[in-house]
Formats: sequence, structure tokens, C-alpha cells
Amino acid sequence: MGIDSLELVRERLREAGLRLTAPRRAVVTALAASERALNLQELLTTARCHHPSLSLATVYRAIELLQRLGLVRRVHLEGQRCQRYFLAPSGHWHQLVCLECGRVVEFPGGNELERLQQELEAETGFRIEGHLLQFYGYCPEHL
Amino acid sequence: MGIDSLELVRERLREAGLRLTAPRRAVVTALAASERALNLQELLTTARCHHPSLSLATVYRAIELLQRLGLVRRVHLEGQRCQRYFLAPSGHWHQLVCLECGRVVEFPGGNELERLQQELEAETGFRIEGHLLQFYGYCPEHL
DNA sequence: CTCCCTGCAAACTCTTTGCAAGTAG
DNA sequence: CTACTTGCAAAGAGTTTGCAGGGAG
Repeated sequence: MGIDSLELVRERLREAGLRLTAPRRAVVTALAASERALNLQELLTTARCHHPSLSLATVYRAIELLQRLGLVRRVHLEGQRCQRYFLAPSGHWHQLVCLECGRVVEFPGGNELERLQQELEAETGFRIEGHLLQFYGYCPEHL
Repeated sequence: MGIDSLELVRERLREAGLRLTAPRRAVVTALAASERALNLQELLTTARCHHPSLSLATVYRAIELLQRLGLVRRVHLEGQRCQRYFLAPSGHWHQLVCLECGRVVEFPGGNELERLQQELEAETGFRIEGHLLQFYGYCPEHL
């Protein structure tokens, strides 16, 4: 996501009949400013630079909302809690996550996955709604 | 995993200098008997059929251990907590999970992912340790 | 103006830990 | 025998919720 993350958020909120408030703006700005995925405590700390009275409860509510609107995604790691969040780029991308610092690199791609999905639906009878593809490892600074 | 899940578990535990105890056996048996992914409370209930004095703390410890040995995996879903576990087949498989009942279907494949991983490493400088690929949707009984 | 939203604090749920007793190998 | 394990209960984290006051549209 770029500089206009906020505009996109404003748009999506409006479509849903919801409001772009100072606390939500602070949360989005903090996420946009970080290239790492953040946990909610870190997010609270960062976002308070923009809105000092921000409460943790509001961060939870904002993240839940943004996730529901497809604007925020979560990092999923084996054997760890899944508590880090990052601004999702528009469209369907996948992620490469640093196990050490939470840094997230997005990449598009995997049209093979579309094909795989159709094969799976045919074989299993499931109706597939989506998928999750994340690579994890160590970024150049944390090899 | 098949009928000999227990033998595999025993083997891996022995390799690690650990013991196959009645509580652990009950947990593995319960997992093996379910084609759904279970949360730890459900797992406790089921496993108590085999070992009534089983405690929740022990279930947590057993799952943590089995995950570390690569014998158990977790289901990861967007917008939900990731609290369901299932016995992993040996080798690297991926999963298709029912959002309604937690039923898990395993499938192999995706050598494309190997190639994608190498491309990513070259482009980003990350050292990639692994990846997570799970599809989610609704199984035939819960369309 | 009208709802939606917020901060606070309390309630809840999930997970981890210390410890003394038990047991697999 | 020896160390690894267990059940219990308590402590710790993380997350959700009710509510009265505030504010975006």
C-alpha cells in the first residue's frame, strides 16, 4: 500500500457506512509507516504518536474492522502465535515474513494456485473461499 | 497419517530422548481418530476417553511437543483464532480446511512452490525456512 | 441531530508455570 | 535408579465487552 492508504480506508469505510475517526486514522498511519508487521501492543505505542489518548481496546476494534474490510492481514507462523498485522496491498498478494523482526515483503503471483484450487474443488467437493500462502525465513539483516 | 501414527510418534520421541506416556498416547490417539482439526478443549474431552485423568496443561504441553517434532500442525484462518490442530502426515503436505466444521483434507504437491521460493530468495535476499499453504472453504456437508 | 465510535475498567478466555508426586526406560 | 512427566492450582497474556460521554457526517 502506498501513501494513499488513508484514502482507500476512508473510501471503504464510507461504503460500509462507517466513519474515519482520529483513532482509526492513527492506527492506519502507524501501520502504513511500518514495513514490519506489528503486534497490537506495538501498534498502540506507535499510533499514540498521532493520537495520544488511543486505547488498546480501540486498536483491537480497529484491526478487527480493517481485517473484515480486507485492508489488513495477519502473519501466520508455525509454532508461534499469530499476532502481527500489516496493511494489505490491494489485490491478492502473498507474503514473505522475517521470523526475527516481522518484516514483510509482498509478492503477487501464483496463478498456479487458481488452477490448483479448481482441481481441489473437483476432487474434494469443497467450495473453496480462499487461501493463505506465506513464506517465512530471515531477512538480509537477520541471517 | 494412518494407523501407525503411534509408532511414528514413539519413534520420534525416542530419537529425542523423550517418553511415550499414557497421556501422550491418549492425545495422539484422539487426534488420529478425528478427521477434523480440534481445539485443545475438544482434544482434552476426546482424549479423556483413553486417559480420564488427563489435564488441560498436559494437552498444551503435548501439542507443543508434537508440533516441535513436526507431527502436528495447526490450521490458520483469516479473521479467526488459530487454535485447531491436526496430525500431520509425514512429508510436506498442504491442507484444505472446512470453515464450518474444521474438517481437514491433505494434499501433496506444489513443486511450483520450490521454484517460487528460489526466485524469492534471489530477489529479496531472505533465507527462506518454510512456507504455509492452506485453502479454506466449505466441505460437501456444509455448503 | 443521529448513530457510530471511544476510553475505561472489568470480565473472560486462552496459555504458561511452579511444584511435589509419579513413572518410563 | 534417574530424569522426564504429570495434575493441580495459580499466575500471566491476550482479547472482549458494557457503558456513558463524545463526535463524524
